[in-house]
Amino acid sequence: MPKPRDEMKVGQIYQAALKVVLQEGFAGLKMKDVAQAAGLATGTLYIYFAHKEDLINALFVHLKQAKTHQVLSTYDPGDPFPVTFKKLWFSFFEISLREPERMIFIEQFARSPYLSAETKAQGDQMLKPVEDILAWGIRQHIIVDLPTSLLVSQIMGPIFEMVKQHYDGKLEITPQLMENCFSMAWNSLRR
Amino acid sequence: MPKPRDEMKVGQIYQAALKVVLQEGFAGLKMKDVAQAAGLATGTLYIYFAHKEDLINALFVHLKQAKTHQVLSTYDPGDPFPVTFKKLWFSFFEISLREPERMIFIEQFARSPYLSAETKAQGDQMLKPVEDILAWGIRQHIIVDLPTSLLVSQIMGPIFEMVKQHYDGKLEITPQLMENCFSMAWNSLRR
Amino acid sequence: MPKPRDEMKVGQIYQAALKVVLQEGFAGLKMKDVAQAAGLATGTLYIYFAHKEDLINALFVHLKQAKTHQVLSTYDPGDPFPVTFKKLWFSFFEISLREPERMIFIEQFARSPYLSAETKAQGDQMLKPVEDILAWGIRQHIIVDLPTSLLVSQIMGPIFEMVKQHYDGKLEITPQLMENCFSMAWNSLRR
Amino acid sequence: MPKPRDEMKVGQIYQAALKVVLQEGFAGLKMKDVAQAAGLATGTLYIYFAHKEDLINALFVHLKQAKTHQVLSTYDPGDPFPVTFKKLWFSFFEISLREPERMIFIEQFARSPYLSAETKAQGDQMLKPVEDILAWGIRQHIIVDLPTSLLVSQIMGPIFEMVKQHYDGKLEITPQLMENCFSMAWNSLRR
DNA sequence: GATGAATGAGGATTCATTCAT
DNA sequence: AATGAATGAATCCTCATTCAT
Repeated sequence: MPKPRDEMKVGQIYQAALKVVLQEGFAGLKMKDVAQAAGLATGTLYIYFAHKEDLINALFVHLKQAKTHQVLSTYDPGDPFPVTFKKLWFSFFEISLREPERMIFIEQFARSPYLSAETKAQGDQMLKPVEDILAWGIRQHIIVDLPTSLLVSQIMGPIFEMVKQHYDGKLEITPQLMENCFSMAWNSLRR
Repeated sequence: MPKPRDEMKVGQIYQAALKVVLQEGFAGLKMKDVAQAAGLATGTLYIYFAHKEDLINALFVHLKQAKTHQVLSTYDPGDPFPVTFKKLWFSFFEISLREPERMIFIEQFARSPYLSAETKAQGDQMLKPVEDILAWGIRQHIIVDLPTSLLVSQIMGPIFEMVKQHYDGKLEITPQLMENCFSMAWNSLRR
Repeated sequence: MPKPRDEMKVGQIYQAALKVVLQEGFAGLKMKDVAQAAGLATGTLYIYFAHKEDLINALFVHLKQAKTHQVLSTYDPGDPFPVTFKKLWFSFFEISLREPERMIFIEQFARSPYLSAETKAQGDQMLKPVEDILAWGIRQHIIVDLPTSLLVSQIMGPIFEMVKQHYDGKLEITPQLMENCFSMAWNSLRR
Repeated sequence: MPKPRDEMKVGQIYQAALKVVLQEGFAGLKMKDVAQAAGLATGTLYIYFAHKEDLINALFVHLKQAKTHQVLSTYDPGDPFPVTFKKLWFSFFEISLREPERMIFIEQFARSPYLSAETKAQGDQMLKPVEDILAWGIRQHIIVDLPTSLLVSQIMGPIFEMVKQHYDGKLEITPQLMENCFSMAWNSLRR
């Protein structure tokens, strides 16, 4: 039953589901709670999603898509590579920092048994534009010539960790610190 | 429930639990399965652990401890800082790569609702020696002067991501690649 | 869990629960059996009652209330005290005798660990009208001037014991015997 | 396995079991707790008693016997009936009042599914002397000529109820009150 | 489409009893 | 005899899913 009419209601459900996950944790996600948070009856969820798994997968795709979209919105093809890189790096960091729960959800989810093969593929798909941009930097001999997926790990890994530390209240992130981190990222990739 | 003697049995249970988690996923961890995998009756688990939560937390601590121990076993206080850093970096990478499941379990777990505050504290505690070593590098003006917890993120983040990619079959990791990655790590940190 | 409408179903459950208690004994009350006896699924019970304890407490209140109601239904404020007393005494005896299981359940329950403080209070509350009537008799100098709660004990105690003996098949209760017992009760109380 | 050697240990077990019942309630009687309270291992209980049921039944008989013994110890065949009656009545009341838990245990137990037929018979047996004494009173035309078992109900019923009320803190029992109660009892029985 | 009461399989936990030491 | 770790059947309760209204 993929996407009947009411797109609005689907949005409500996504919002409710995310809220519940953030409150109750991931394992504690109950359909009833989601319905309640969305102001709907339990049965109604099953009109929009065939299963709990379905709902979660859809939510995952939705969130990842939204995030990717936000991050890439700063991308201007006219910019030279280093500018593009810096813009995207900050954009990704800031967005992750602003909604750490969303980031954490996405990460947790990517390793959960709920994640279907199809969803996984869709998720990976979204990195494509980023990898293309990195490939462009490689072609210009600006950054190291290594598999782009590896470079993605290099870039995202530290950001994930920092955001989590920040979320846990163990690290205060100042503009100065962000600049320092960017330097580190850049130093690790530049040729 | 003060843990009785039989450390052997506790070991069996840990092993069984990890096996089950890896097979069935994290949410699908059933006490019965753990017992079965350990060749014990369900009730027996409750002799050694008060709760499922207890068992999982203990497993977490156990695995993290074991890993930390392994990693630090390569540490020789006589080595100069750069040698120490390289040894530990490789050690951590290799060990994570050799048992990616353990690493993934630890990471997943660190964000699960099962994780108790106490366990979390214990887990954080274990990073102390690593942070001390980094502080030493900072004092010698070899690496950048930033909070050590941040440096830990910088180092571990990419490794986590790479190991996961490797585990997912998306990245083949060769000795050459490892050297490249190490260079990136070093370039990002060195002064 | 605010009890939903369907009073009918609640009634079914009460009936089923009492039936099970009488068949299986008190300690042997299993939710599954109750559900089965009520023609419902186990889970359904939990729609109407939060816990087993809840169900039992509610059943207790329900039975005690029903019984009190029945007994007091013979009460006519126009009657002089001795008539009232005799009517109520016989009413209580006969009703207890007619449904000894209910009486036994109530008594057993009143001493069980399941009984919550609140339920206990509710149960005690129901004796109020009876105590009021006894107080009336005291004011008229017809019966002895002792605490009404004590008088209640004097009246109910023997009835409880007799009904239990009857239930155990150790005592046949004839109309003649009842009259004799009433005389004894009256003789013990009258001034 | 009725009564092997160590009579002392059996006593310990009885004491422990009663203690646990009084603390944890009747349904909450766990063999492990009894063993612990007795300073023994779980398995040891099974040397002295075949089953939990066995243990409880034996405890019941033990308590009832002890109580009966205590009550009857005031009995002097040389006394005239009214004196005997009064002595026994007070003796029973006082003893019940002094150890209400024991009394409650006995009462609860008498209606529990644990009670075996044999135990029940034994319990009833113990009332024999009391019934004999009442029969004596009947023969002398001092008290009403009704079945002795009925008279027992008349006598014990109010006492049970009063002790329970006292135990629940709802009734303070003074010597004066006891006298009043005795008068009531006597008035109800005497011819 | 929307509802939410009903379902019942599934899982955590308990505890009487056993048995190797 | 004494021990107490081990057993596993038994039971409470949850929650994804269905379906009559």
